[in-house]
Amino acid sequence: MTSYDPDRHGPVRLVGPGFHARVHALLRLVPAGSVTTYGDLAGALGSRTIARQVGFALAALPPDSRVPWHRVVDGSGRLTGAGSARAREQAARLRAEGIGVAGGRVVGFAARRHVFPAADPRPRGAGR
DNA sequence: CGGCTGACGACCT
DNA sequence: GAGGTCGCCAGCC
Repeated sequence: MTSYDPDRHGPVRLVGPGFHARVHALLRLVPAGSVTTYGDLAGALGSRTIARQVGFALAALPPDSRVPWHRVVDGSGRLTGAGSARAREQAARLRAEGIGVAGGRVVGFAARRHVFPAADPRPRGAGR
């Protein structure tokens, strides 16, 4: 009880088989010079509560994937895993696209934040 | 077929 | 501002 039974109530679940590929596809829509966040990707997929799941999805990306994973930063505009080789490469790639990175954080993050087309009209209090 | 891996966000104190 | 807790896993070895 108290547990939602998708087998009875329906696909209430936003995540599911293929969720991973969905994240990758969505991320590929982000143009160079722009950045997005795990939360924004999650929100575009239905709910921000799955932000962590989005992170897991990116973690599973193959090294040769053409998904611009480096354009994904956290909600504060900071690169995750600061200090790690991954974060350093991310910073290098962002700079290569003209995006400044200082202190492990994207310079002018808010202005470079990409906006995904709203797939579902959701009552949002005038943007954060 | 079982077990491990792995990149956040919101809220509370 | 900082620290801790809880919250929809799927994919690969």
